[in-house]
Amino acid sequence: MNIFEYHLKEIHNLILIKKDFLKLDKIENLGKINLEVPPEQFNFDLSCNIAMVLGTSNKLAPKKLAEKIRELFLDQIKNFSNVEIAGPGFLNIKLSKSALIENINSILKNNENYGSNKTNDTYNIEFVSANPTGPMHVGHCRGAIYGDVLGNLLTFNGNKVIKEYYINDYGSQIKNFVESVYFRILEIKFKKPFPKKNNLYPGLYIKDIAVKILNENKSLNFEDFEKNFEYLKNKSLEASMQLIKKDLKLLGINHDNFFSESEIVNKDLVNKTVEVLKKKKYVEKGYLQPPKGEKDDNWKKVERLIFKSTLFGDDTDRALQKNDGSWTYFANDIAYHMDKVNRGYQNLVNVLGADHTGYIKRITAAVSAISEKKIKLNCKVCQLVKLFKDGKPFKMSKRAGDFISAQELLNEVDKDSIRFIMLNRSNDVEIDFDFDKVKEKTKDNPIFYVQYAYARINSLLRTLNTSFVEKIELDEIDFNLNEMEEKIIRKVFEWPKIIESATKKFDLHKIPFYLYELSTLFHAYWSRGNEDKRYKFIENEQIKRKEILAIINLVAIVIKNGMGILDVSLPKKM
RNA sequence: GCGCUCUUAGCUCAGCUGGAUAGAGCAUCGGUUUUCUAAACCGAGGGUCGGAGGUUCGAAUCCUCCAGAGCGCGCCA
Repeated sequence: MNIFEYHLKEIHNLILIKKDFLKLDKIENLGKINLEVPPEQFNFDLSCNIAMVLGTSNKLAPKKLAEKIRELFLDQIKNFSNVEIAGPGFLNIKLSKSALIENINSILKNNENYGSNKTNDTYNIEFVSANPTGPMHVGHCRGAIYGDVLGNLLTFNGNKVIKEYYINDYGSQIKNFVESVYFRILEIKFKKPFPKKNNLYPGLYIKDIAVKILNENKSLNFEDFEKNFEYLKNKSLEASMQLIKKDLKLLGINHDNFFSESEIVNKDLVNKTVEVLKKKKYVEKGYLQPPKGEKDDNWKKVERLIFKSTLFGDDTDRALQKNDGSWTYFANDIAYHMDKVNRGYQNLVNVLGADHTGYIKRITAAVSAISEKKIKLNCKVCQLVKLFKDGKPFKMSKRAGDFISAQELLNEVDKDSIRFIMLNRSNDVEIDFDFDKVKEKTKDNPIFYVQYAYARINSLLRTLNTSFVEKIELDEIDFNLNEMEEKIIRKVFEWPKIIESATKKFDLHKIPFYLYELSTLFHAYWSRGNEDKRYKFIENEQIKRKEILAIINLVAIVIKNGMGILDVSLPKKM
């Protein structure tokens, strides 16, 4: 429990006991009462809106009520050493020295767990799931890193997390892909020109795969595509999954489970799933309306099995069968999600690219239907990564083959920088990724700033010839913080709140933003010694005050925990 | 036509379960180094929070409408 939670609970209890003293008729909206970090200029530790919340529901002037609550706080809560009323009725609170010391030591003791909000759920996070038709591109990297770090964050909070990759190794795209490999083989072996059909993948990596297959099997007669299809498919898929796994590894991402679409088909899971849904009357035979968007020449009015996703909030019902009666991608995907539900996770999360936004309603509907609304599928969308090269926008397309691959990016920029940059923005907004700019290894990169703060702390510890400190004997009488130290301590105290809010809505960008702010405070604290020698931390290889030792250890703990969640390295020396 | 996301300083973005004088970085201008790491720090200027209504004691934040940008809108995957 952090200081905000702890004291909020204390305040709740106090209000209930002292209801009459405060002349309150109604105690409602307790959930609206918050303990927050006050704006910096106020120089207080905590800020509470209680007088405004209770004032509204009891028709009392917030400021007058605040005055009474202030008395109560000072009288009854021993950790509060000063309380002042500000603005429309906020109560700004200073913590007592003993409370500060106690909290400092509790953080040092918690160490690598500091900030964790203990919950105990199970999560399945599906992410990347790039088609196995070639290497990953820059856009995939964003979702990959987001999913990976989301998993880390949930694990940090004590949950059990499975990171899963769904391999779409079935269907017409795969056929196009294998055909592309086939034509490249013909090109290499028989000098037949690669056809200019727009369903083929023109990327050069296809040639590499073709060469690999040729080298592995020199005797095979490749002249008949249909005859060799299964062999070519297996080899090609294997090759492209190898490419993808290699990219993932270079980005520092490890999935726990790779689940293949063809497994769904082979095990006939779709029929089983559809039978279940039929019994519940969520799947029925019927006709669909023509699509509302662009005209589709292939559209035919044929009776087929339909999932009634409108029952679960979708805009229209969805086809499970194609014209020829075979299953749609969606049908397979429902079966896959059925499997996930059956595996017993309490929470399902899908991380998707922006181009799959339109898919969310139907798959969420499907999970509701499968689980009788017991399991909610949470879909998070990562917006586009817009590439700029030579000052011009750079379009990515797997088919065109002119995308920038993860590999090319990794050749220029290290994995830590890519991870940090991809996360240093809300998933809801596009990222302008200036290829040339990111290539420059300059101080512009915020990751260096955080790493540098950590390196500076380690430099101090080296000078002091000490390592991490687990307990500091701070004497309440001597204990004194200057204004800068108070700011840092408050920032450190805020860490569990950051984790809490980042977890709540999966807002991962809050972590790098926070780490940057904390580093700013630390660099300022450090630099004071440059301006004025009295503020140097060390004298004759001894720390000047115990408070300094406490602060550098606290900052180190938080940076380490934060960067640990991001899985970005922290050099001790730079 | 419909759905999702976005619109905040010159640029890139935080802030959104309603609260205090709307914050950072970059860029611009001006300072700091015989050092515990200057890859750093300090200071200055810079705003009609896309527009219009509404709810409220109080709106960048919630609701409605409008405008602009992006992504989607198969029986592709």
